[in-house]
Amino acid sequence: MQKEQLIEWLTAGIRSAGLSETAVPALERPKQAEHGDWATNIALQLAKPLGKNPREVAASFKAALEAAPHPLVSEVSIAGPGFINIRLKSAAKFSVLADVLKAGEKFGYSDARKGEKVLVEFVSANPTGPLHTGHARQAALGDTLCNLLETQGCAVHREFYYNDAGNQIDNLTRSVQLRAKGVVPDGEGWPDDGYRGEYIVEIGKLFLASGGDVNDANAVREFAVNVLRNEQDKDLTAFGVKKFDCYYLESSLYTDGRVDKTVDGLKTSGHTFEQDGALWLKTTDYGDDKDRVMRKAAGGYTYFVPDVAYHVSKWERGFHTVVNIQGTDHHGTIARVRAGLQALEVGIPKGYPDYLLHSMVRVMRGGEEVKISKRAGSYITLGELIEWVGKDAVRFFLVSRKADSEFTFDIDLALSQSEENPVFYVQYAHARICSVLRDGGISDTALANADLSALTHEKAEALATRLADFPAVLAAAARDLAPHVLPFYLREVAAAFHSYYNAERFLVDDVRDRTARLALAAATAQVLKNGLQLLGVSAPDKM
RNA sequence: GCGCCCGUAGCUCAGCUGGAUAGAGUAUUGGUUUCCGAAGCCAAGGGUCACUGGUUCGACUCCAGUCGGGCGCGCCA
Repeated sequence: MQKEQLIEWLTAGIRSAGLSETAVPALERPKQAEHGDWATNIALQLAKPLGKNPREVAASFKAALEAAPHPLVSEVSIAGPGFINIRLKSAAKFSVLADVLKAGEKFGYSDARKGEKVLVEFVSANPTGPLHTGHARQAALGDTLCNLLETQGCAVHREFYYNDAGNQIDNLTRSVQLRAKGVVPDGEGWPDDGYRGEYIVEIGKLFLASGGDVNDANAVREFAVNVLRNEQDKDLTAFGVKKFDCYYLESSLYTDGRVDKTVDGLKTSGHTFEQDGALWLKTTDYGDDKDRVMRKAAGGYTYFVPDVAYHVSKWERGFHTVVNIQGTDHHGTIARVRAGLQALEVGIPKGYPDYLLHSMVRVMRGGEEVKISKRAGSYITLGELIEWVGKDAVRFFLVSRKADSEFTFDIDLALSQSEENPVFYVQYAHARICSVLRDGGISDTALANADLSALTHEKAEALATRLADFPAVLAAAARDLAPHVLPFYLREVAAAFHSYYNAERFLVDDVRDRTARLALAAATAQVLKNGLQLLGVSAPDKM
């Protein structure tokens, strides 16, 4: 890639100028386009250890660079306190178009992390109710993150963990039984933490219609879990989330002996102790703020034991990069799980696993917060969100915020002002290009052979420069677990395109000009499409 | 009380391992089409980056404290 080439060249310049034997310059896009195509602040950073004025360092660096000119570079200049600005030759900026057209839907992909096994766990909703907006955010983030990791060559495994062993399922069963018998919430025998949503009634009706016996708790449980699992899957499919590779059941950790094995391992490593009739793990040895109970005095393990056992399973299945996507309300468990894994002393690294935490989603409508969903009882569901504003807008919106920042989803904004909606803006750019290409009636081979030197407009240069950033954007988003950069990037590409569109016409008489411009358009459409696909958002040909 | 996260334009949010004049969208105002999609483009106004101190040649960014908000702090999951 061009950027790496330039960094090599700059590094050589640093060496030959005798400024440093080890420093590697960081190359970034200047905020102001007038400053050039690339900039580095390496002279500022080297000035201090050298005890020299930054501008002086920059001057000798510049001289070294000019002594061995780079074929892509047209100009090197010093600016401000000692920045080195680099300007590329025009041809260097447009060469990316040929790359895009050649690579097609694989443009932006890399094999930098080829073969790296990565497990991403997300959604992991218990089968006790419909998916809510928090799950929606998780599904959008998780699916996109998986896609991003795949662009880097990772072998990605999507996993959904669910609790089918705890008392929440018993609670669900009891709630369905009572509702089926006509008991209303808070009626006779209704448990304090019973599930109150309308869906409980629906499940009860379905169960009765199937001819089941309400008093058969096992039958009710199985039926209810099935209905809810199916419904969750349906919502996820409607949301465009790729199929999970594995649904991991908590109960299996008990039946296959992993829980017992984990307890034994922790005892053997000597970090457990008995107190008040319970078995504890000294998680404070590993940075937790208090020790945790493993086995209750009344018998049975706390949820945290299977959690640790589960992560041992991830490790033993060969996933040394693991990302758990969870709500920030679970952040307290991070230290615990990590501590448990450390206490086992089986060589699992300290920071394992990684977490991508997201905060909850507030839904606004008509200027006030929507909290009540009739169907779910308390929270807004994923299904309702999709119904209100459509899959594309929901996915784009939910991913386009930093995961840990609180997010207010304004239904009215996503709906009534759909023309100003960023997702439509990006999709519109794509559709507009498709329209131009249709009118242009040009073949792929003609585009591939376009004489790109016909492109001269500065807005065309700006657009091509943006397109060239795509691979780096994907790599950074995957590395930093930051899917939100992708929607921002796509918006910029769309803006650069619209701006160029208004500056120069595509369908001109001169064949050489027309072909080159259409090649630029086609490459832009390709990048937009590739990016939208990673977000799970459609790229319509017309709208 | 303790821990984690957050506080940037009226509103919703970006700001990469500290760097050049803090950016988008939206809202407001003004332009823009006999010609490829005006769901567009061009421009203007709008900021003590919560506050205070510190480190640094340089701080929205790092550190400490204060204020304000969210979430945790169970022998629930």
